[in-house]
Amino acid sequence: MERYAHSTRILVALDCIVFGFDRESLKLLLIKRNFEPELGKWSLMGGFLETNEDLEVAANRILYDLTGLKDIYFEEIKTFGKVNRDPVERTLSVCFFALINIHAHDQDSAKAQNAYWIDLKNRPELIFDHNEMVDLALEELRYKAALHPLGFELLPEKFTIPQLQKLYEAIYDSPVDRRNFSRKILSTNLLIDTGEKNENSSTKKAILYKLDQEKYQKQFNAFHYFISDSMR
Amino acid sequence: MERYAHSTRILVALDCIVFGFDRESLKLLLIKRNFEPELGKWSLMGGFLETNEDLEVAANRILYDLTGLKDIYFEEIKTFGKVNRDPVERTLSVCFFALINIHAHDQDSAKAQNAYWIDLKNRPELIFDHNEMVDLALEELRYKAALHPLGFELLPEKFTIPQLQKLYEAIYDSPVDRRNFSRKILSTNLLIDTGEKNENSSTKKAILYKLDQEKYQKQFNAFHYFISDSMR
DNA sequence: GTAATATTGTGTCAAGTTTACACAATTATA
DNA sequence: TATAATTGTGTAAACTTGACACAATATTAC
Repeated sequence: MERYAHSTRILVALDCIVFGFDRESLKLLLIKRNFEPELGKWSLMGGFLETNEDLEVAANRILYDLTGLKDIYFEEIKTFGKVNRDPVERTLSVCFFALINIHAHDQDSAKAQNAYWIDLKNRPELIFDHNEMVDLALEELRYKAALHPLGFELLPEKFTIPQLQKLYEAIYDSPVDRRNFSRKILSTNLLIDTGEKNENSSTKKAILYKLDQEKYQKQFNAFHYFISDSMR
Repeated sequence: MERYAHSTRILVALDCIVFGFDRESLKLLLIKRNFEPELGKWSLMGGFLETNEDLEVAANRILYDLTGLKDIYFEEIKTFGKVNRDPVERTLSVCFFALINIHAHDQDSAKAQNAYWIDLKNRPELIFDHNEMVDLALEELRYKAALHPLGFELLPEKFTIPQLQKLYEAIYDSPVDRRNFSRKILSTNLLIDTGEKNENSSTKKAILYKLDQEKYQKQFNAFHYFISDSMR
């Protein structure tokens, strides 16, 4: 095909913020770089967009290389495009965050990338503008998790309400009232009682629930308009 | 500086969805293309990212060329990156939407770009994936306007509550209860009574309000968490 | 075996918000 | 001066949220 006469072609990268939750705290999957540039430093997982690859396909490829998982939940958050954000060469970075079940991914894939789970509260300095990316991703996660039931993406298939509560407490870094939380979650009707109980618990065993996948898909985008129902 | 050995450099464009409101309906500022490719067809306003230009600077430049305005409210919504989205040559498009006061922009700038205000309800077919971009922008506008007081960006400096209501009715394409709307808007304390009345009105003249800019800036990101206050 | 401890599930009630309406005031026009 | 259109404010029932109490279950210590 013909080309545009006009303008400069530049390198395009993708960087991903991978969140996990280990029943206690929110974690990031970060790369201890064993390659140049910035060898030895910490960074996000990333990669370059290939010539004949859709942007979305590239995101899936990069997540697969890191975790061995397909169909991961992710969303684009922003494209970072300051001229000097990468000192080697101008590179645009399309940045997205992903939520995975921390126990379900492939350990060997992570090892091959030299990736480690790091507690969000102990995160090291990252290269380039990656710190800014993580800040934005956390903000977006908090924003979306407040409006959509996306916390489930971070939990195993079966989970208890107290576990879900701990997750929300980790996301917002603040305590939650157990009784009101339980009432609110159950009122969404998104949880199905599996009939099983959490055998790991040391005292009273909590009910294990699973997500009602069908309702989850349908209700995902039902959120509170400023213009509430009765006004319309 | 050195370059990365690795990968392919590609063209990066920006496309913007400019919303306006003319007291009745929501409008888009669209380009009747008098240049190739797709001459004669309708498209969004766009442009290429220049070599030594930050992405954000490019967005401001493109908006300025179209409207003659600086400091326009805009937000990035997504980067479109299908391989064949532009048949001329692979081009990534960083897409964003902007909100402007339809009466405050420079007519000559719009004319120079061959841009016209088109009612959202009569929008023509657009080139490439621009239809998809508009759909997404409208979705984002509805999402954000429900949670943040950003409708004001579309109104003149002084406006009445009935005008604001008409705007929300246009955004959500559904009627709103006048009395509940008024109460809800006033309870935000974002409006300052100017003491003036709308002289254009044919019957009872409504109070002209202006935005409390300071509160607006502060409250912009105060939104309803799923985890509501008392839980934290 | 029983008591103590930790954790989970459910309940209650006051305060606040939303919803669905009604009525009075203002202004141009007939 | 009456009529019609529009704007501003009010109210009561229904519903949701916030703050807190108590009972049930399971492990561990004695």
